[in-house]
Amino acid sequence: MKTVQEEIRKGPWTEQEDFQLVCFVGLFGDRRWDFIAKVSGLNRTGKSCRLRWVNYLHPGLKGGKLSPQEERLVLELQSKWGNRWSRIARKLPGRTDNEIKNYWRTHMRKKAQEKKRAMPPSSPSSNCYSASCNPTDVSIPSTGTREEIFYDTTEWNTPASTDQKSNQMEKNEVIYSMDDIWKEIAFTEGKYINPGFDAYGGVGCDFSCPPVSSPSWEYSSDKIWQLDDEENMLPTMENNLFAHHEV
DNA sequence: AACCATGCCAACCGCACGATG
DNA sequence: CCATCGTGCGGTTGGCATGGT
Repeated sequence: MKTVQEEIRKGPWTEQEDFQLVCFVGLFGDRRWDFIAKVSGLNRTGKSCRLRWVNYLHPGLKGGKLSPQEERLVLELQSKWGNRWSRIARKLPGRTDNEIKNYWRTHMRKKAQEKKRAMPPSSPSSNCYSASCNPTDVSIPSTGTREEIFYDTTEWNTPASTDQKSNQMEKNEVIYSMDDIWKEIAFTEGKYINPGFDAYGGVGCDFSCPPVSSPSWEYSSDKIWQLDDEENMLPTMENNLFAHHEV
C-alpha cells in the first residue's frame, strides 16, 4: 500500500489551488468536500477546501469592508443571538461568518480599549459612556480580567441553537469577486471540462472549468444567505436593509 | 529610516451534530 | 441501536499591512 497522502498541505492557498478548487466545486458541487479534496489532487483536507470555498472563493461573496448598515446589523444580531456567527452571516448577504467574527473581534477590542481608557480604574457601575448606551455596546462583563472577555457572550440565552444546520448551503451564481480566478474562468468558459479529466487522476486535468453549470450551482441564487424559517422572527433592520438584495 | 504597536484577515483546530451503514 | 464518517460551527492563532513614534 502506499502512503495515504504524501503530505497534507496547509497554509495559504495559491492561485493555482484556488483555481483547481473552483473547478472541482463547479463539477461536483459544494458538499462533498472530502471527495473533492481527494479528486482534485489538492493535497488539502476536505475541511480546508470547504473553508477556502466558503470564505474566499464563493462567487457570492462581497468582499471589502462592512458597510455601516451591515455593521449595525451585526451588532444588533450579535446582541440578540450571541456568537452565532454563521447564523448572523446568513442575514448579511455576501458576508461570511469568518468575516463577521473578525469584524466583531476587532470592533469589540476597540470598544473595550476605549472603555478602558475612558474608565478610571475605580469607576463603579456608572457605565454607558457613549451617548448611545445601546445594548450593542456589549458591556464588558465585570469579570473582565482577560482581555478577551469582551468576546464572551455566552450569557445570551440563545435560542435552541443547533438549528443552524437546518439551512443547507447551496450555491450562488452571482460572480463578484476573486477577480483573477473568475476572470480566468470567464476566459475558459465554453471550454467544457475536457473528457481527459479522469476524476481520479485529477491532477492531469488542465482545469478548463465548465461554465459554472454544475447541477448544484443552479439552485436558487443565494441560499446561503437565505432566511432560516425560524429566523423570520428577525425583527427590524435587516429586512429593510437587504430587502433589495434578493433581486 | 527604523522600530514597534495595532489592526485585519486567512487559515487551522477541536468539538458537536446529522447522516449513513 | 450503535459506530463511523463527513460536514459545519465557533474559537483561536499566525502573518501581513499600516500607522505612529
